[in-house]
Amino acid sequence: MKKISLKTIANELGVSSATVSLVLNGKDKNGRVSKDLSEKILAKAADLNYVPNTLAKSLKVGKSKTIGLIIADISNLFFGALALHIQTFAQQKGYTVLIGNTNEKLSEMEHMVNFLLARQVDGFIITPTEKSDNLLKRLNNSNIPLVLVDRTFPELNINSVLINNYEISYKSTELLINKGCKNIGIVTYKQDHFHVNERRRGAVDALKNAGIFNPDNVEEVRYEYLREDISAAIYKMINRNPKVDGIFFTTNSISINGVKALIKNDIFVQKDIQIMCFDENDAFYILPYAVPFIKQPIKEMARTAIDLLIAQIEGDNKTETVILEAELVEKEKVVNQ
Amino acid sequence: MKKISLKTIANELGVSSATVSLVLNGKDKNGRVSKDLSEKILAKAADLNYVPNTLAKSLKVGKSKTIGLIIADISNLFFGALALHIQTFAQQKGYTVLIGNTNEKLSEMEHMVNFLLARQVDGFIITPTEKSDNLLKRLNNSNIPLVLVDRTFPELNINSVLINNYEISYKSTELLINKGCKNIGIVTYKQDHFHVNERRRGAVDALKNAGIFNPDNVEEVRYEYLREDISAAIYKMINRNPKVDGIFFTTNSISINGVKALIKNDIFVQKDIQIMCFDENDAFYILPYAVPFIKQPIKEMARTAIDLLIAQIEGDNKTETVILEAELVEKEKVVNQ
DNA sequence: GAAATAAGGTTAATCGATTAATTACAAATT
DNA sequence: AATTTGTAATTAATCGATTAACCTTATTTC
Repeated sequence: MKKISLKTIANELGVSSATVSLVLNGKDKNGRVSKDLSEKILAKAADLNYVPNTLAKSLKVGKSKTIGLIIADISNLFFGALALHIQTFAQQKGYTVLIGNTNEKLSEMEHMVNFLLARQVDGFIITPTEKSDNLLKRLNNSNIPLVLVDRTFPELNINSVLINNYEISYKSTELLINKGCKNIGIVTYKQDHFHVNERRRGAVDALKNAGIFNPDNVEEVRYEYLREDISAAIYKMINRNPKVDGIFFTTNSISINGVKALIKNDIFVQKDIQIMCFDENDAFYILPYAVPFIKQPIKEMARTAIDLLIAQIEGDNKTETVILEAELVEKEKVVNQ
Repeated sequence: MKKISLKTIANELGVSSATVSLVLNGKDKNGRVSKDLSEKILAKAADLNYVPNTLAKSLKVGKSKTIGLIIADISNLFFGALALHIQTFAQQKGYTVLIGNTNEKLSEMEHMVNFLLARQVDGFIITPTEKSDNLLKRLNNSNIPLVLVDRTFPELNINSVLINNYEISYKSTELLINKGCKNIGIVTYKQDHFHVNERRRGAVDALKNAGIFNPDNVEEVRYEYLREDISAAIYKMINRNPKVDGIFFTTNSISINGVKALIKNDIFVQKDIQIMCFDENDAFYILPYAVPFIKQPIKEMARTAIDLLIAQIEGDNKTETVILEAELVEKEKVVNQ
């Protein structure tokens, strides 16, 4: 069972493969191919179960209609949802998405970039790792369409889709303050990510403006040792004097692990300690108490990123940074058990 | 800034592109290319930042070193983790993974198959949708390497990686029985999936053997109306007479939505009603009570699927069905609040 | 009736990389 | 001296599809 190519069809019908190509691409109007032959070709293609070779086409036309998506870790709920939506929108516009994971490592990001370049992607959507600014600068200088999502390097002037990290974090921290917390902790990454830093800055500013900021209450954890570091951070916070009575978590992975750690330490969440989490999690809906969280407009982020990227691919060359608004969700306590 | 090809390097050095190709592929031993020239070529390639065109290579050699992964929905935790591990193992073996979502729709699965075939994937890993047996049969007959994961069509004789759905479900249901439940419900899909049916069969058999099976306690929900149907199912179960005192959920999405519905209805989970869930969920770790669940060996499933597939791609042609063992996790109550 | 236009095709180059077959020497072997 | 072997490179066909340019023949137009 050998592969069916344009030539196979052409030969069986005794015509040239050029004609077959024209018909199969719908370019047989304006008297290029007779109605009669068109139909014969279409029928034969269907009959033979012809599947075009996209590789050959891409090679010839110099566009692959493929987008490289580079994210940290596809099994993370945030990135998984982002990837799903990006794929859906891309598909609607006729593009395929190749997904690469970096695991937050620069070397893996570098590898994925080269790998995807070799596969002739027409553009990139990237959630860049720490210290990837040089790599991004190189990419950007080579003029390949590029959009950053979730994170950015402001000094680099690359298209970016972000949320209002500072503002939403400020506002969310205010909520904790308004609930009466006097000694609020922040758990954030040690890593240097613009978006995480903005969240931290927002929280810190809210505390400062309320006159209750205490630098000792900021705990930094490492991505590679998330569980251990968060456990330690929580332990410190609850054994400090005075004990922390509110915590702002700056990312989804920190949030969920933070909550786990609190519970492990027999802390009565939302009673002993008020918390504020980043990103939605199924878990928050089944806890016996309300967990307020910051909900990112993932679908909109995906749509905007795809729109920006495809505009670039199709020739637009202005640089844009789109800031979408995250939402503070304070759902009521679901049950009383 | 035009693209750098083999020819660019060849021209700049005044040699043929064949020589450059040999060197860049490490085929310059056995006196094919002089050490001197080899080094010059390597240096020039690095200097020009040469990135090979994988499309051209694939076209020529007839292999794309690409695997098509077709799953239901990448934002689902189970599939997300599966995809991540499949990608990792594939990459280790030099393969790229193209991911497609079906949203459990046959038409979308059909589309993804053709789409990936057009992109010349060397093989498929698929979690097939309902009623996709004909499509799979066609694929299998066309001799393209193919491995099913999570689900299968036993009558089709296609390589499959599964878990011991029947046994683990039987055993898990026994646990509910041993806990003293006398009136156990099952919430499962209306859809006709072999793996889900096996789970259901396992649970039913356990109940029958204990002499407490009641067909009225089996509720079927639709994938497209999961929330609504589960709400309704739970409502029925808790208002039935006698009220259900234990529930077996057959998939992860059913489990998490089932728990949500229970809590919404003010049911004291693990007190009023014992439950048994499929698949791990962060949520289970932060609930104030122990939720036993069935943990699938996702990483092993991924590894096995990749191994089977690559064996096929490389010429092996025996058909195998690998059954991995799922684990019943009964973690102790984490906290007492 | 000559020139222009339209209809319905085909030819052949091309995208970038691979590789079997070939060439051209130089050195070694008989 | 003739032949074989080894080293170092090139030539040219090929993968499958696209498309500008070209070629026929038939039909209009002036």
